[in-house]
Amino acid sequence: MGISERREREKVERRKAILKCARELILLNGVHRVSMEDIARKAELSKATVYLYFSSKEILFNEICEESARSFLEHCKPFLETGLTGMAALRCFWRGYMELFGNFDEMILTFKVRNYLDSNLMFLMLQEQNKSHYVDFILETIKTNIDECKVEGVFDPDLDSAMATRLLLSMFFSFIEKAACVPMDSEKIPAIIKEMTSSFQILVHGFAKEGIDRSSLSISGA
Amino acid sequence: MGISERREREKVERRKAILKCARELILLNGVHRVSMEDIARKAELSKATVYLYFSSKEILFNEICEESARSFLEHCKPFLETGLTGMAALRCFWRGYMELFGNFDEMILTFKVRNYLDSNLMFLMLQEQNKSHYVDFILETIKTNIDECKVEGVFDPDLDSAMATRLLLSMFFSFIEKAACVPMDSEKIPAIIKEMTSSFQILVHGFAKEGIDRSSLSISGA
Amino acid sequence: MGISERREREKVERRKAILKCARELILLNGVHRVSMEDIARKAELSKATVYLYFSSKEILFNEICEESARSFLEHCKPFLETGLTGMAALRCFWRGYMELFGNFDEMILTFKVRNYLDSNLMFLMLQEQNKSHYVDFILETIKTNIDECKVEGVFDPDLDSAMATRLLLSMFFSFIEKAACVPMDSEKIPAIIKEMTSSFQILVHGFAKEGIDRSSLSISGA
Amino acid sequence: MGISERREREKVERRKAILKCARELILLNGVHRVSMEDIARKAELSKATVYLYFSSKEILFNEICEESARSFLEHCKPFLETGLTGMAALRCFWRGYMELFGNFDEMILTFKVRNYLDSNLMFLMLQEQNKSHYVDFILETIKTNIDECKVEGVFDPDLDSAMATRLLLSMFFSFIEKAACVPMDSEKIPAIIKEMTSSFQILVHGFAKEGIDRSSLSISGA
DNA sequence: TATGAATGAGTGTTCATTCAT
DNA sequence: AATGAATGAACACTCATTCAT
Repeated sequence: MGISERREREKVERRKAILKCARELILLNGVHRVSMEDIARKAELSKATVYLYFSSKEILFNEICEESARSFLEHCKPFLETGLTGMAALRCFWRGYMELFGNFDEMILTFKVRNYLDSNLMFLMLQEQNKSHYVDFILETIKTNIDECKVEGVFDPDLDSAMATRLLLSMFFSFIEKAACVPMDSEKIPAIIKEMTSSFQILVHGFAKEGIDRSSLSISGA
Repeated sequence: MGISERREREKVERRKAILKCARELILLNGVHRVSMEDIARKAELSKATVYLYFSSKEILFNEICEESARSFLEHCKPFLETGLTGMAALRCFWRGYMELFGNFDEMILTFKVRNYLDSNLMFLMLQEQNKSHYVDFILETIKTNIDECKVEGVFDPDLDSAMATRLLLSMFFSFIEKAACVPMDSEKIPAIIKEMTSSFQILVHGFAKEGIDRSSLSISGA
Repeated sequence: MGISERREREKVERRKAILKCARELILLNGVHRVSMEDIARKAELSKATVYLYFSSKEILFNEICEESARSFLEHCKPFLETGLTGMAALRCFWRGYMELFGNFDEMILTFKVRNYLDSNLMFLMLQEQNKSHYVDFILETIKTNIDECKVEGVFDPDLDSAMATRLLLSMFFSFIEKAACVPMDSEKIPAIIKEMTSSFQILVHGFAKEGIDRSSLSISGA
Repeated sequence: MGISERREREKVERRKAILKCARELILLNGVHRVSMEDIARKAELSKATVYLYFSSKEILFNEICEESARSFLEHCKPFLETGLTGMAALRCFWRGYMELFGNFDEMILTFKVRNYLDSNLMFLMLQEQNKSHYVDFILETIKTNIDECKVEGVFDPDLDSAMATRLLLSMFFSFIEKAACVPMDSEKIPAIIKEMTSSFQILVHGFAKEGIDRSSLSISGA
């Protein structure tokens, strides 16, 4: 009883440990420079043992990806499920994103690893259907908020909300990529966050209906 | 002498031929799927000969990168050096970009190859000093135009022009990456161009001073 | 006692279960494509447990082999131990073989698995002493019948009965190998059986004394 | 000139050397126990070099196979192309086979290696069409001779010549397999040859029309 | 007794790079 | 100057076997 429970726990932990090592290596060296050998060595296991937990490199990497996307979503959800105005929802989403941002890892892993697997990711703004439903969900939620803003007369009624979503996401992604290259504990992070905020604000201004008072478009306000 | 001159010329041309083959292969198959073997075969040379001209794969790829950046700049310069208003200059810059864009090659090579080499590229808007001074020059030119727009009262006087430049560039880059994943002869290219144009227009609206009439901000107008 | 007896019985049965699973997998996938992992999984045991019963793959496979030969013999014995004429005995032997043949399994396992183990099997007609005394017994019985036929004036008195035996067996073996490659449920089996019968008949004709009336050599007659 | 010729010659020889090593290893250890590593080591080359000459294990093995079949055919052709009676042709074919037999290698490699590649070889008597046209050619030639013998009234008019061919071939094959297990320099070879001859003779007797005088069926006579 | 977990030694294959000629 | 030939180190993946519990 106790024994089998402990076994199960250890197994789960070993899995996690392998994933953790893989994640660290990916963040450190880039997806393309991580081999199963490397992962095994870092986890202080034999390659065969790693294969015991993940039956292929693709499966391992995919799991990293999904897990990160899930974790990002988990974090954002609370900010998104309320019945706010579109602009307020966007603000909340932004806040959630910002909070998570101190540690970019989830985003990097989500997007970079998937890109490695599909070598098709970036596209996510072109393709109708994505392989990962988490990514779809993120896109969908943002799009809904943008549409809401149009309805509320805040955003340009001619704005293509799908396109605007993609533009937003590509901006976020771009920052993530940049951040991925900077050591995580860098003192530059506040600068990045500041720049992201400004960029997001600019995009929102760009989305706005002509003549709208910018005070109602602020993303940082309450 | 004539002989040694001809030798020199031939040498230069062979270098170019190798670079050309490498470029084509990269565009065709993606950076990760091009081997020295492939390049040599396409250039109808032996691998060893390729190594005679480029002492490593990294050096070869780096040169492709630099050359593409240079060529992109060459193309854009004429549009930028005139004494136009900031907004007109941006429009011209945009037009130059668009013209080149029908065939993204330079951009793809510039950014994707560098990304492959450094897996560190994206940062280019954060680092003070870039490895490639061409990229620096592009940034500088755009920034100057944005400043001009501020002076002319078209853009928000509080806009951080360096940041705005980086934002623009990252958007461009983002599209390049997307494009790089789509087969080059794709019928999707017009859609990408349309989306890019909209995106650029949104950014310009976002850069604008509050209350400015949007007709003066059009990027596609004369 | 009762307990230890039951334990013993269970142990024997588990052994059998493992062997059964291994046999089925071999027949299904071919000797080379069966791993200890597969066997364990099919037997719903851990690999380690399988090793408890069979200290190596070789030993397990060897046992399959022996067991199949034994079982084949068991089946044939009744047809061979009577006091018939040589030709009648051969006919009976043939009938026994044919009966078993609808399901080649024993033969396939006997010969194919041994072949996998030794890659030395076919030899069985050259070596003085075989590793499996079952095979020896089969050979011996057939040889006795052939000698009988010689004595009865049906077969060529100069016929080397040992050699004739080996020839017969190699023909049988050849068919087994063919059959082993065809999916077991194949509609080709009747064709194989027909061809085997013709072949056996030809051999018997070849064994016959010159001038003997072929009607007395028929293998399919009563 | 001289140089490039020598180079070419060396290359051809290296190819041959690799093939030779592979053949020896196959004959020594059995097809399944030969790895590219082994071959490279035996050839005193790196694995990568072996891949320079043969782009995959399958291609290397296939070449061994084809080459052996070709060589066997080359050897037999002269004996088969004359305008002899069917029985004389069979005798000649037999003689050719016997001559080659002192060194079974060709046959072993032809059949065993193909079997490894297809794991389907043995069937060659069941399938209509073979992958190797050399094997087809061998079968066709023998069948023609058997038909000839039927026409000439020597063989049983009811004999299915295709089946008889398969029977003959499976007998030959059987001996090849046996021989493959005996060390090649064995003093047992004469015994094998004697046994093969007897076996072939028995088959011919079995093929014969009832009542035919056996003196005309001798395979060893002039 | 039974097993989950671990692994060493391979498997075929690829590729940037070197070197003798 | 040019190259054919060679290779070491890597790659993802597999499997018979062992061992602590």
